[in-house]
Amino acid sequence: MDEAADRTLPARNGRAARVTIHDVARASEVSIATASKALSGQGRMAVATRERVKEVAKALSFRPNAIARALLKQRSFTIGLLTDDTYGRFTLPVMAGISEALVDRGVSVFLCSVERDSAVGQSHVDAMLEKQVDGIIASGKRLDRRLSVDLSVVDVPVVYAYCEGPEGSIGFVSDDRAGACLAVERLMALGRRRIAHVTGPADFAVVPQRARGFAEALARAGLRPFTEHPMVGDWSEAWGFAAAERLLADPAGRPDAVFCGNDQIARGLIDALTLRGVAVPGDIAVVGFDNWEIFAAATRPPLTTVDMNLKDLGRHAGLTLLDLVEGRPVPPGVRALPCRLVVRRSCG
Amino acid sequence: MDEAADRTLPARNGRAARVTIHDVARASEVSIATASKALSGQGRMAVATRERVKEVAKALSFRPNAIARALLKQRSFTIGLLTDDTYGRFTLPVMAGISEALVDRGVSVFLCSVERDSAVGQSHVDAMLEKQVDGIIASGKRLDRRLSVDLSVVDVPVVYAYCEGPEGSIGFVSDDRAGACLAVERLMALGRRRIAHVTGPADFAVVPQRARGFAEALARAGLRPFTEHPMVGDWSEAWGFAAAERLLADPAGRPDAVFCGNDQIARGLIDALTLRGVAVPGDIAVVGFDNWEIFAAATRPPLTTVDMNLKDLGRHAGLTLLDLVEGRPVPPGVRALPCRLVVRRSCG
DNA sequence: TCAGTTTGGGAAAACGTTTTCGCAGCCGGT
DNA sequence: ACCGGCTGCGAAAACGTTTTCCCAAACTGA
Repeated sequence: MDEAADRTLPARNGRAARVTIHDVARASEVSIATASKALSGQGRMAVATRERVKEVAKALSFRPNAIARALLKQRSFTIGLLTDDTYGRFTLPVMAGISEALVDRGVSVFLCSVERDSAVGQSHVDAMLEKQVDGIIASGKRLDRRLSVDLSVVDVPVVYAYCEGPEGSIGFVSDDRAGACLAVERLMALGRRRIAHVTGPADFAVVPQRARGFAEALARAGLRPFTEHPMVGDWSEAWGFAAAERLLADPAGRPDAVFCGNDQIARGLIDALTLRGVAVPGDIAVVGFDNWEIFAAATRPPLTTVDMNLKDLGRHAGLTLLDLVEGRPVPPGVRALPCRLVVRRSCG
Repeated sequence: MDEAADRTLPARNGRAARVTIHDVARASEVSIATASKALSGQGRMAVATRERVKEVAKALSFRPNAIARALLKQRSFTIGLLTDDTYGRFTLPVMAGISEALVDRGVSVFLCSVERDSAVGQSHVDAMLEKQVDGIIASGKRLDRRLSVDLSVVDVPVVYAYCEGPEGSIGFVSDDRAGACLAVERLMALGRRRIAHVTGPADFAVVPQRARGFAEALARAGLRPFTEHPMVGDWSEAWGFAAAERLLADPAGRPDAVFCGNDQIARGLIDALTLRGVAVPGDIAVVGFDNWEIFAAATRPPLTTVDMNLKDLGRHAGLTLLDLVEGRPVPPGVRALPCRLVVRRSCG
């Protein structure tokens, strides 16, 4: 054991040489085969031997080299995460979920942002493949847009999380239609009947989805939307503000609730209502969508809103990729995962 | 060549077997040694041979196995990025900078969020070390806080980016004092003389730093702050709003400019001023800090603010880590990198 | 023709693991 | 005494590279 202990000869330009399983074997006076089996719990051997090896390994603070193992097993326990969401609003929770699901399986995650330039994106993908990632997760900021790189030809499994994938791929998205139902049902349960929908640009896939959930929930209750069509604008506070003024100016009367397409719109809308002396939720209840804390928790009153469970979505994507990597069959198609209503005070 | 071309026998549970340098060598009718040298540009050989090997490699779409190379060279071309900034406000730009600086050097980045629980953080670090990262960058959401994991004992180089490190370590932070000077100098250049400072909690290191820059810039111009001490509150819009009302209520008169400790405060302050009929920037000019686009671009008028150049900070951290990894000497200490004033309309 | 030099290319070791196979030694049963 | 089976452990191959020699063959000059 002392023989190995003083083997801290400098190497690797100044840093201590790594301690390998050879060192452990030598110090335990067994072969490397036995050392390996002792540490991995495989193989037959005297329990005394196994314990001795384990103790020596700990004493030397042996850390197995995952690179060597990866080379042998053809499996790197590493995946790549691609995203075009520089801002991180959507990708970060997804990433957290992936990471959480995979870390205790020993899988690490390479993160790359691909932006719009597909050349640098492709070089990122190449780097990942050279590093022998076991699989790739593609993620984005819009679930109706593809990434700028083509992943259909890579020879490792790919899953798409909050991002459009090619035909026949495996994807996870949030079920925005059902999420919208949740919101509207809540409003109706609180006795609201004249419910308006103020939302974002119609070319975002989520806009018709949320609108459909809104319409369906109302229809099931035998109600009609307050305005015949959802009021579409952009995703800004300014639009929410303007929409509120339009609603208040309507001679046909006021809604008693508004379901907003996202939290920024809700924020602007609430600001406008408050400014006009309309009580929220007293006169008009408001529900948002996204649960973007920085907005939802800062509005007065705090905003009831739909959370897309992005972390959960990430967990599912991670576990599914693992299934694929380990050869378990996964049917193709995109799964819509449920949203969750976060109740705060803006809905009464 | 056909001999190798039909060697696409299935392996790796269903997926095509990887093409290795052996395949390239066989198809080019050279040894693997020659193939390696041909592809890497090393060694002497007939130019015809080199070209032939290269063409065959391209035809087979050969991708060198970075794992094998890493094992041999004792260098994985991989680094770990640790962060406790789940929200990503600070880490994401830093990450983008790191990535940008390192990708064309062939270095990939493992991202891990460590949160507060140091046990899972430690397991992340262990996973990284087992995967033989060449170095680690620690990053956070507050430059006066340490990460929950101890990196002083790991045997790879570590640099700290927007995060406190142990004594004698290498770190990068933004020069908030100088950034504050920039802001105040701008206001003075525009003729403002009665400048107030509304900022966040004093236990954030950035608060005294920004306050010092504020005070110094004024002193250099022979001016005195509008209030004797900076007005401290929390980092919220609500505090900005309240501060505005306090300033307007002051019988001693109004300031003609306010330098805010962050963009949220600025946002609330502008809202309050506008509500009171005070023109921004006509009556009172406002400058923020952070350049958090979602706030800075959404205020009316758009907010002039100090950008911390976090992406640049990330680039520096990445390149410095690379220096360390490759054995180039780097003096210890923390470097304060300059901020940049982003001029929009709120300062006139 | 011969010695010396250059040129083109290959054999083999090395990196740190895991795993298969086999070999001693021992025990129990006949 | 001999055979079969079990136990404990080790030798060696394998993963895909890079790099260090080394060796032929070709060429050079006299």
